[in-house]
Amino acid sequence: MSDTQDVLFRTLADPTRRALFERLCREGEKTVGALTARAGVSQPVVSKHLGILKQAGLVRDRHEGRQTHYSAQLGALAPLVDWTREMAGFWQNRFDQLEDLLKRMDQ
Amino acid sequence: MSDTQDVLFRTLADPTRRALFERLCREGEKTVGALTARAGVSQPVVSKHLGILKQAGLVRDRHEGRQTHYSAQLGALAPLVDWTREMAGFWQNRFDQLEDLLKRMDQ
DNA sequence: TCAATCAATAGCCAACGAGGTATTGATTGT
DNA sequence: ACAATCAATACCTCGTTGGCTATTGATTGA
Repeated sequence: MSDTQDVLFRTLADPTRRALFERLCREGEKTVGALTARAGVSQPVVSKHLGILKQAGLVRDRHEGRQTHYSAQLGALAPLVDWTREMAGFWQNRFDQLEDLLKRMDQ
Repeated sequence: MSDTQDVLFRTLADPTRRALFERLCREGEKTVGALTARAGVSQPVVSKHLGILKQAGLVRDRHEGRQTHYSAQLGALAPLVDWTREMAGFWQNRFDQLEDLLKRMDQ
């Protein structure tokens, strides 16, 4: 239900956008032009995706003259990690309960 | 680029679908009827979402008479966990490189 | 056997979103 | 001052998809 998770999932669901984020994680700060060169889509589309990534908190931008440098903000992935941990936790609890039940049945 | 991650992100991007998966994680196995009762959408929609979750490997179904029981398959989240770890790893490496660079500059 | 219930499928529609091109704004270099 | 470059915005189009209702198939109970 938490809205931050929703934003993250929706933002990372698009392959082009996720690829951009991955490149920024792998290769560090890059300009829009550099990203566009290998993105497979036009520059305006890249800018749009970067804008969405920025809104989601997944990237930062830094202006230097007429070019804009983008970099990954890895901390923004925390809610996603938390979510998976939470799901795993629920599963674990239910598994423990089952284990307890089986133990009690065993006696 | 790995396609399994793509399927997971796309599947979990929808709030209704993610809510269904969350309920199955929290509360364990449930019938379609039970899920529909609190899903806020119609039964056919729930069935459709469950079908998509099943295709993604996130849930299993078990038929019992005229009702179908669904349960979460938590292992299917592994690629997602791997992906976040990978992204974190890239970031860490680049941070280490920066650290090294700063150390060398310091001498 | 017939009615009722449960889940899945079919068919439809409206909204969203990712892509494109054209343009604007801003900065650099000549 | 002017041309060129870089990134963002505006605007449009088309495909995808999430929602609905109606229906079908299957199973249970009377």
